[in-house]
Amino acid sequence: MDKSATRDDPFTPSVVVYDPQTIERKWQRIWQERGTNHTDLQRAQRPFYALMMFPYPSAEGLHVGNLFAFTGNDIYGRFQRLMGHNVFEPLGYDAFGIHSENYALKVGVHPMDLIPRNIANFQRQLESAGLMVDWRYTLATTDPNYYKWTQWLFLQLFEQGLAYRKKAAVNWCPSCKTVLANEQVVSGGFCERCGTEVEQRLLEQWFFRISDYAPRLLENLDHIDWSETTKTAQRNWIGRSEGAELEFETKKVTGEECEIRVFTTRPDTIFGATYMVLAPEHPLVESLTTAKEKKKVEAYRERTTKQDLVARKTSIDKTGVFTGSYAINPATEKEIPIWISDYVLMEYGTGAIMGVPGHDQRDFDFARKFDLPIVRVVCGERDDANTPLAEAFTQCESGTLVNSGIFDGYDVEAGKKAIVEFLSKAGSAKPVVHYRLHDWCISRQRYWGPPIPIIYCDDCGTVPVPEKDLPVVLPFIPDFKPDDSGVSPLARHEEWYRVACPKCGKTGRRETDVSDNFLDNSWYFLRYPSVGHDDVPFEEKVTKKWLPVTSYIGGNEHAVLHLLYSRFITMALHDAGQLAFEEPFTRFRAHGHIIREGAKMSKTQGNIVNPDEYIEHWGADAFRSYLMFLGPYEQGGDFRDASISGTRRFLDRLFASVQTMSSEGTPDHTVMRKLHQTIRKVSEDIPRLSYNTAIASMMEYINVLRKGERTPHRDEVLPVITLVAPFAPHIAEELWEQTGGTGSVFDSAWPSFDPALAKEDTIELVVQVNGKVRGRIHVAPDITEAAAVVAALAEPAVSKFVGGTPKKVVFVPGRLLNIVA
RNA sequence: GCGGAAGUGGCGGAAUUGGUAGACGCGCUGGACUUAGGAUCCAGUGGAGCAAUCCGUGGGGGUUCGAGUCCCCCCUUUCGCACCA
Repeated sequence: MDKSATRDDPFTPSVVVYDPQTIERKWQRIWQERGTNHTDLQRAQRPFYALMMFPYPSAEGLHVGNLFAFTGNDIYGRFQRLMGHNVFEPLGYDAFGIHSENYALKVGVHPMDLIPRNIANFQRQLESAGLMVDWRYTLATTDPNYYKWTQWLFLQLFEQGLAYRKKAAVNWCPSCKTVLANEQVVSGGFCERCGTEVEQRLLEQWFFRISDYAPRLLENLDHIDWSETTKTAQRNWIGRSEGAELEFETKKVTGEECEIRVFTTRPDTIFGATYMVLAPEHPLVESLTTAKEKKKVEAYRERTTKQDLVARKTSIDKTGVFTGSYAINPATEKEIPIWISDYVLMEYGTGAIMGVPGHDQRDFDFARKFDLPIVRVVCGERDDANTPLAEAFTQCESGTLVNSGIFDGYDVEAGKKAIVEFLSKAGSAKPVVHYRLHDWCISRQRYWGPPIPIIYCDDCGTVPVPEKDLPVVLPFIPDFKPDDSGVSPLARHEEWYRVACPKCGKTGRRETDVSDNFLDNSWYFLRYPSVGHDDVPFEEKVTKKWLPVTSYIGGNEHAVLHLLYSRFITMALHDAGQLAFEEPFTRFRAHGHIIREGAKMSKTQGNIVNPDEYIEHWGADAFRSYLMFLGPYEQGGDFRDASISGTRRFLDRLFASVQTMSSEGTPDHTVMRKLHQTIRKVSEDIPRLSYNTAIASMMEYINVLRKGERTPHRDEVLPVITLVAPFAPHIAEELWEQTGGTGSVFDSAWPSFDPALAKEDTIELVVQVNGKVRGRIHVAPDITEAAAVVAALAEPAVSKFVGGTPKKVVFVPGRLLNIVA
């Protein structure tokens, strides 16, 4: 063996040394020239759509987290290609949104100039990472050719009656004169930019009726192959809860009767309802407030309006005021006071609750604060009807109803049923299923997004922009900053804002809000295969062939919003007859996140990993492999500079093995056995995304291959080139070429696994005495229990712990023998 | 508060169904080659002990021939969501 085959040795130029920089540039060029990463979408026999979540092209450039995500998908895609699939691995850019707008404002560059620059930089970085992306099918959500169809999508939903307008609260910064997203409201209610206290404002906004789809979105989860954590997150988000709607009679100040409807999951506790609470925005509040209480109620409502959304939802102290009116508890027929409080939310349930302080902690706190009666109506095993309550008793399983008239003695579950049935006879109750999921607000009072394609006409009302007039192009406005006028930036652009009504031709006004970023990315996967078909959003034939997405990989931070919205949009398009399927992603896997040296990566901490530097220093292959090696892909891991050398050394050793291998003689039996065990391991690990263990097993093999400075045989080495290819594609191509392979290694076949070759001649059987390991014996894999006991007792280390005849013997064939003495 | 994920050597992490705890890598120790070594190669490396052996997977109980893995209680970290009636 030539020991001078090291990469630092300048004196032996005849020896080929692993030089990733040269090899990687070479193969990236060849891939481009030969179209290696191109997928023939029309002629593909075994389509495999390997989708990854597309990035937001930030000005800072590609984040190592992006690369971690993409590499994991790339390995999966490359593996599937080697398994004979026609893999389509597209990548594009989610380039609209608040971040670009804010960044553009900060540095004074217009987003229309900024975004193309960022995209170019991203593309360069992504290409240097060696991803198998077919760049002919890239897209950017900011391209009018793309958002034309985002607007089309809006019109589809509008026509189906799934889009509507209603008033909804937004965070408003009175100083910046602009709407803030929740994440821009910091430290309990202040504008992140100027520090002014944030207010709440009601605005007319567009919503999608996703809540109509809640049952279906929930049920389908049982039939799709997704990460369990993601499905759980969606189930919780949809938040199905069974309960009842109850009606409480009351009188308005005018003397007119009215009912307050409440939703409750605990109708069994109605005998304990000692007061009612309405959300401050509840429409009945005005007519229920008596003259005496009017001032207080109005002050409270005003205070609530002023509060921003975040502060309102995070304050713990209970506040509220009495309206002066009373309702009748339909069970006890007693009068109970009606209050208003911000702990009751207008958007959940009916915007009103019955206060059952004995059995709901929030109600309990409220009743304590305002001195309202607390009655026990459920008791546990250890107490009775008169046991005082120090806190709300919320346990259901062991509860029995008390102080509940004819329902005393019922258990909680039976009580729920019986009471709803009883009250429904009088028409004041009905069982209902409620979902926490609420409709999707898609209006954004911003500039950097696709305009919502609606025109308001004084005569014709709300008129959708006709499809032929799409896209409604976002105009270039040099100064898109919010100003004192307080209206959306687009409203200040007269010649854009004023437009002829498509119906009557009179001058109307365009909708000046743009749509939510989540709408852009709720359908991009439908677009990729159809890039180039500019007359349709997604072309029928190619869509039929390539969708739904075979495999989708992305971060769990999108577990609910993006993934749920995409499912909803797909369902809505299915219902409109546009798509044959109703679930967009057949398989979804959530990847983890990487931290650095135990800490979260952030600009303020200055511990961001810039992929460029690492790729330059270690090579993309070593960097990719390290990212996949540092922890389980679905859990993330800890990035440590010191550890990259390990994966680089592995590639060095692989490279060196190819340079020194010999084709004389025959391959070693035990090495070949290890090879086939490695093939099996890697083939099993990649589909499970267990990349770290796949790499570990290849390292193990290389160690065996080179143990004791032996010269490896050609047949022992060649299959490893293919095994490593998904992880380190450049070096694999280079070695494939060096060893006489034709074309791309990715058009070859995955090494076949031979179980006969992988089988061990003898196994190590662990011998335990009373569950403690006392020895190991080398035996035939099919040894019988009796023979194993004899062999085991022949070992002094074992027999010294066994006195007489064993009491019991536990034999696990092929693994272990446990003698109970 | 609710929900998810996770606690294993000096460090990152293995252990597919209850069956050899610590694979693989980093680091460290010793050696080889070398003018040199932060290169490369070889060997070793959970702790205690001369050894036999004992102790070890956040803590405490339990089930079992056998528990990192299953059950109960508790602690910690971390990520979502925040009064969801």
